[in-house]
Amino acid sequence: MTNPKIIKCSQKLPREFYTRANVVTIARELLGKLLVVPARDGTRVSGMIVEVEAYRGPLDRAAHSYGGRRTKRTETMYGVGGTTYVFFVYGMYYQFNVVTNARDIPHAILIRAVEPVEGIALMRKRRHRQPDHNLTNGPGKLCLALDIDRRLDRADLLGNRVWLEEGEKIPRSRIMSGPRIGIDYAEEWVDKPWRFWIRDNPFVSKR
DNA sequence: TGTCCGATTGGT
DNA sequence: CCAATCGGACAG
Repeated sequence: MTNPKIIKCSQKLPREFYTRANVVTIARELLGKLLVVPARDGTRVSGMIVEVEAYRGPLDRAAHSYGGRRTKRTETMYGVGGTTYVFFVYGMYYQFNVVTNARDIPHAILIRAVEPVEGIALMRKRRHRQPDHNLTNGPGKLCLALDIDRRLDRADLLGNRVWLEEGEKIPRSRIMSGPRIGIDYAEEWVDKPWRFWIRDNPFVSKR
């Protein structure tokens, strides 16, 4: 389960990684990165990102920020790249997003699945002893396993509550893409291939 | 204030 | 295939 190829004592990804303009490119590059959310006692709990979706702000009908919509909930999407957008859906689940681009340009990347790397025993406890392959293979599930909720909305990814590290290099040949999930309302944007995942990785969400 | 529905999940 | 479950968005 533990991935030996993950580089330990890695540095946080720099602000410049997140503030670039092309959210689709950044989304693809997030595959293989390590998402770290320390537990209350400071223990490292982390997972390698294996599936993401890019949301392209005002132009993208699937995005909460479509048409420049700016409300109490979506306000954090307008923050500077390298911050978080965490929202609540279906009355029971949270969804974790990485905000990209400059302040006031509401681009975001939904983290759909990670592969458990550190703190797996704690993840099992938080997920009520589900089998390991079911711990973090979906956007709502990974928030439960990593203890992500509204407290982590608007967090700075260069701070100490949640951050990303370099992780593992994924060869281009192992990266797959396809339409995003659960956005049937998005009209002509439904077919945009802005979902990316690592081929054959067992922690990619079911479909 | 009232209604509609969701960037999901787990069980039938 | 469908229910769970509740806050956000928007109409009135």
